[in-house]
Amino acid sequence: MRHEDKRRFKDEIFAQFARIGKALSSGCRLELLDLLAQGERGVEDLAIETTQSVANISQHLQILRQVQLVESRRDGNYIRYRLADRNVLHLWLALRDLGQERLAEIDRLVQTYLNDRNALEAITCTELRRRIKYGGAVVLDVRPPLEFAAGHIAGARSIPVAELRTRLGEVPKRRVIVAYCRGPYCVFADQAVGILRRAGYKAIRLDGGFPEWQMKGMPVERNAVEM
Amino acid sequence: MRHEDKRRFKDEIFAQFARIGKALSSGCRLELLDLLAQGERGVEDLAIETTQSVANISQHLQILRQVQLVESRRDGNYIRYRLADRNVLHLWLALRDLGQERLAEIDRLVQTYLNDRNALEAITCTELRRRIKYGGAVVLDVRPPLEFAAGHIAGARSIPVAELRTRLGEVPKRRVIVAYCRGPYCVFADQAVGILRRAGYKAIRLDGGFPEWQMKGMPVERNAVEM
DNA sequence: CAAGTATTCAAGTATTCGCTTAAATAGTGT
DNA sequence: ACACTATTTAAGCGAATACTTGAATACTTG
Repeated sequence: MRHEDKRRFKDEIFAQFARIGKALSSGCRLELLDLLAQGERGVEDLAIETTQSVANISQHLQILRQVQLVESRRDGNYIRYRLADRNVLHLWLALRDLGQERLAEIDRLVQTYLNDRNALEAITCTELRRRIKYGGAVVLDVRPPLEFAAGHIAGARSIPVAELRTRLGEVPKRRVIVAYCRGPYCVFADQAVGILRRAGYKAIRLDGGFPEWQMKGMPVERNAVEM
Repeated sequence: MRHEDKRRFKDEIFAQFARIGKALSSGCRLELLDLLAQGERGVEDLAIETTQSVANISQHLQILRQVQLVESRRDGNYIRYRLADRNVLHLWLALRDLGQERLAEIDRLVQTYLNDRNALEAITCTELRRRIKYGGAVVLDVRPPLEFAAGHIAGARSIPVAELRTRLGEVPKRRVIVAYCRGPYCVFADQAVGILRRAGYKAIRLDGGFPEWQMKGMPVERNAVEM
């Protein structure tokens, strides 16, 4: 191969990889990936969740689809998007973890907004699995019902955090409650632990959320609903 | 936390993660990461290798440094850059592997430029380690000497591909030679295998290069030179 | 087939990015 | 302290990006 060809090859191949980087270069698109890591979702739904216009979200989804990070399928009148591949989640988690590890700004934001985060120690995935196996921990999924339906920790029960206060009767007293949600930057589990503790429960949050659990190959269940 | 605060928190935190995505959104910067995955290098050196102006490379390095993907240190008159963290390599490999797996364009480029790639089957890292242990494979590092010095597969010997033809005498006949280079998109090992085979050796390339080997936790050596 | 609706596309604008050239820095080594 | 040199920064320009608005598609479902 001539020198010139070699240069062109490198330029072209790194440009291709850079397409994926470009897809990851917008906060909005990363938020979409983070949401899709919970499971399949429709466009309008994503638009509402991210407080963006539908057209804008649609365009971002096209960009993600162009580089095969997401796929879509039609479901009645809706188009549902999902992550294209297990490795997409892997890539997003790798990026996120690196950011958490090395960007001081992220730590600062967590300190500022999630100020009670330090107080609530968390339990790891491995430890939770051990407890499920031996100790019979009560696992509480506090995400919205659709996300629970799309996939959840095996054996978890679903009480969305918005309904937790009124459904406290369903939560067994005297056992340790482990609450989890979308991931480390989601506040649902924090809120749930707060509510439970104030009501006299022993509650703790899972370190990470459903995507992290799934990524570690831990047991997962899905509602038998035909999706 | 109020709804409005929650939204601001999400916007800000995803914007932070997007900074890393932005850093990965240029082919030139990815090439720099790929080069730095081989070991520490100076600015002018990187500029020559990528056929870019020094000023441009310097600016790209600043961008990578702003998000803590690379670090630098002074060494005499030169400033040497390196990957900031093992996880940076992890992130880059995750991105690269996803691209290789899902972007048809990348496969097409490999077919076009590296047309003999299919013919040369490759040996995996695990298999190579097994052979080193039991079979006594000859491992040949065909990268430039500085990269070899910065780190190489334990037990490998260095013959840069540019010198291979004139230094064939140093290569033992009758044993299988495993050549490796920078990684799957580097042609050095392909060229080396070609040269060796035409000279009557049994030669095969390693699947992946030094960074992949290192990432898998396989044994690595470094020249004792004070860097 | 017709009406309805979720989604996508197109055009427009303000902002950001990438590379160039030229000048400024900062640190070394004598 | 001086001269030297590798590197960084600044300014400038053309290309690309992000979001908006409004119109077009494409599918479903009655």
